[in-house]
Amino acid sequence: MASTTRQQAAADKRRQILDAAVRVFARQGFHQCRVSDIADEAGVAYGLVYHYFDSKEEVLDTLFLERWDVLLAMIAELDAREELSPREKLYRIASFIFDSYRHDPELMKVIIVEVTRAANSFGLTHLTKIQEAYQGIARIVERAQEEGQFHTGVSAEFAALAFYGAVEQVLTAWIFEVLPHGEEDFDRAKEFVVETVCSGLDVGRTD
Amino acid sequence: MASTTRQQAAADKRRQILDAAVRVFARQGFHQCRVSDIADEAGVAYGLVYHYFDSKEEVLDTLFLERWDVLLAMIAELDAREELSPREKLYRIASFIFDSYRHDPELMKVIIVEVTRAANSFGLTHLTKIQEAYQGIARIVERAQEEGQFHTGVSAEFAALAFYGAVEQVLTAWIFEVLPHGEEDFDRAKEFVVETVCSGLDVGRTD
Amino acid sequence: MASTTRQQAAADKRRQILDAAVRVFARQGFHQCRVSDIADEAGVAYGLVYHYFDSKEEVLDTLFLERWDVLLAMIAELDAREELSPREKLYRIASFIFDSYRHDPELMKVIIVEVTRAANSFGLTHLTKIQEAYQGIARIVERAQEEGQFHTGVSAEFAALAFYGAVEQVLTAWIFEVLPHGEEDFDRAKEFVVETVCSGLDVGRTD
Amino acid sequence: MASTTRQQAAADKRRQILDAAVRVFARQGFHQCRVSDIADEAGVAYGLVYHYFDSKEEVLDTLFLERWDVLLAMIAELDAREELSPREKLYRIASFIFDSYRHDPELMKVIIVEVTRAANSFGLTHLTKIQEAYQGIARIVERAQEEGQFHTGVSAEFAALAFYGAVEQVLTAWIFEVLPHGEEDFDRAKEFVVETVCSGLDVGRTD
DNA sequence: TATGAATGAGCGTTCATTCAT
DNA sequence: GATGAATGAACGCTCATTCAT
Repeated sequence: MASTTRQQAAADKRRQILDAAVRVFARQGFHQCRVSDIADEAGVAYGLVYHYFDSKEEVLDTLFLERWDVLLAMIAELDAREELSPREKLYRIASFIFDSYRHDPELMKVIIVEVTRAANSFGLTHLTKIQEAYQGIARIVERAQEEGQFHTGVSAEFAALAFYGAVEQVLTAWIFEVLPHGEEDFDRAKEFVVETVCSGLDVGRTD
Repeated sequence: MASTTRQQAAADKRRQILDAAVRVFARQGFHQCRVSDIADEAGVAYGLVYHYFDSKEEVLDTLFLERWDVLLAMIAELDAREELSPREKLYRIASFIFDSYRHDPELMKVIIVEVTRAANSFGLTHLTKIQEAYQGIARIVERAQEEGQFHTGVSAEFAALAFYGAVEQVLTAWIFEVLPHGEEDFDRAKEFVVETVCSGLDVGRTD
Repeated sequence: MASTTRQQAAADKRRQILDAAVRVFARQGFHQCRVSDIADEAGVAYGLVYHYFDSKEEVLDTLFLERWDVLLAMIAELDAREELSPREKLYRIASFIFDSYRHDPELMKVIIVEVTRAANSFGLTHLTKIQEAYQGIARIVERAQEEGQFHTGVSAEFAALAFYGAVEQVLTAWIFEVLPHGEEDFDRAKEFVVETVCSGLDVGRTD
Repeated sequence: MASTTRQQAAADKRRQILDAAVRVFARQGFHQCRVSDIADEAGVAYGLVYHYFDSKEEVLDTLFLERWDVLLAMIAELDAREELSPREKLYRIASFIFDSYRHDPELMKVIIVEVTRAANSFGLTHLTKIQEAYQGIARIVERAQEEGQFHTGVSAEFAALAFYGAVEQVLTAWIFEVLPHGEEDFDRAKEFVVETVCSGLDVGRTD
């Protein structure tokens, strides 16, 4: 029992550090902050960060993987849901990502800015994980093509990149306040991205 | 005449340094390389880099702006071409960007990786310039909506982000060799991105 | 207790660095030495200097202020001692300064050479502190004039400068070994400077 | 004739550079300015500074020696003037120095700040020259002692240091605007310094 | 578990000086 | 004489990481 409590306390400290890291990374950027900034924000001595993590990088890796794995699981699960239309599936992926930002904008900012867009550093480290998302989306598109719901004029792989690229670009625009992001904008964005990718901008089909 | 030659020689050295910087930035990344790496690659003395540029950052800024301004001019010019369909305009923008990569993949890698995707550093520095591209594209979409060629179910601003995001995501995939990029892939990509954004993935309209 | 020991050890290291800096600054001069010279002399790692001080400049500032504040306190205290003649007060100031040199010639060399005479760098930084000394001396002269012990043919402000200038010039001469500085010279210098400033060089009065 | 003119033009350029250097050294300090600052101020290409001078240091050396040699000659000449009282001789030395400042405050600032007070750099380089001034003054005092005009309670060498120290301290105070320096202050200072050193501050003798 | 003192490699930048023209 | 491009050595400071307590 005492042991359990102690383990719990340790887990709490670890969580405390991770949460502080999100705030610091979001505010200053990974490279612009020092390990001591994270420790200060968490209210712990900075040697403790090294007790729970091997390095500053591992802190970011942890934050990224915790969240990204949820996304991957969600995409995989969607892929299996035969009753949903492909449009609905893409809508749910966009929803998941945009809602993640709505609920924890700092964490998503860190993931996007410091990992998925950081092509020369963490983007490279986590390339495989990031690709898994593209591949999951591509599988959904591919299946839709096989079932005749999406045409085959565009390769599934490519379509996945376009879809994900559109989503990430919108997130980036929010992060840097280039695009307004009030409550209603989140839901509008979901519609827009799916509308664009599924129906296109041309007149005719969607009216 | 002697003066002209001297000036020419100086301009050449400056160009030599810029070209070397492209190679070094592409190979090692901006933050991972030292100024001496650039000087070595250019075959000039360390200090000469500082004779022509105020800082390492200014070297990157110069590379980015040289190329980005061509893109902006090109978008502005397209916007005015009334005889072109919006689809054709978007096609030409994608062409310009993809061909830029085809002709100078190292430079485009630097611009994408170190500037437009580097949200926390140079992406922020050049935010305004980058936005100008989005705005130029948005103007094209807006005009197409006004003229009834694009439907108004998606805001022009948003459509521009989606289009640019798709393009950049494809470039990033090439840069990191996540997507094959033989000669034929470049032209296919142009078609795909325009097809996706203009006609959508749904069956029906485009067949 | 353990904590006290740790704090003590830290304070010792800080002192070690300050003491080493005195030797290095005295030997090589502030600008001619590198931070690594200080660290080497102190037998600590390079970075530790920056753990205790923000910059190389702060090391010198600390050395200067530590000692100069003692001088200022001493002058202020003398000013209040009504039973002492002004000549005695000036004698004690000269004594204090010359004895400081006798007991720690390296520290005084650093203070004089790198701060009070370094008119373009640290002398400017610490101008106010240095002036406080002049003003303290001037107050002593002024009081002596008010009480009829010093004549008013010379302004107190000016007299203070002349007195301090004479003292500093003698110190400088010692520092550069332009003037002999055996044990007996220190006491002789005290007499001389006070004799010169109080009685003057003219024959008549002092015989 | 043409040759003379050409030599003259060259001499003018050299002078132009020296005069510019005075302004730049006075404004920014020797170490805080670049050779190109001097060239810019003189309106010449900065390679030209190296045509006329071997180094940046030589420029300062030249400025110092040009003026200091006049001072030394003047002191030597005074020493021989048997008809003048020692007080009058000291007065003339103080006059010469203070008037030098009155007529060319920038040059004197450079000489005092960058050379005579710069104990660790140029003060050391020119130590012998600077000492010659002390020795010249000391010779005047010594002669006055031998002739019974000054008492022997203070060594001549020491008296010279005290006198020169007082003069330099007053100059320094003017340079850094610690002491007012209107036109009337220059003449008052001459009186004060001689009064202090010759008659002393004590009441009695001078009234 | 928790602390923070201690370590030291790494790099951008400055600028006096040289030299080809 | 005059120019300014070219050279390259030198150094203060940062900060991730280690480790004794």
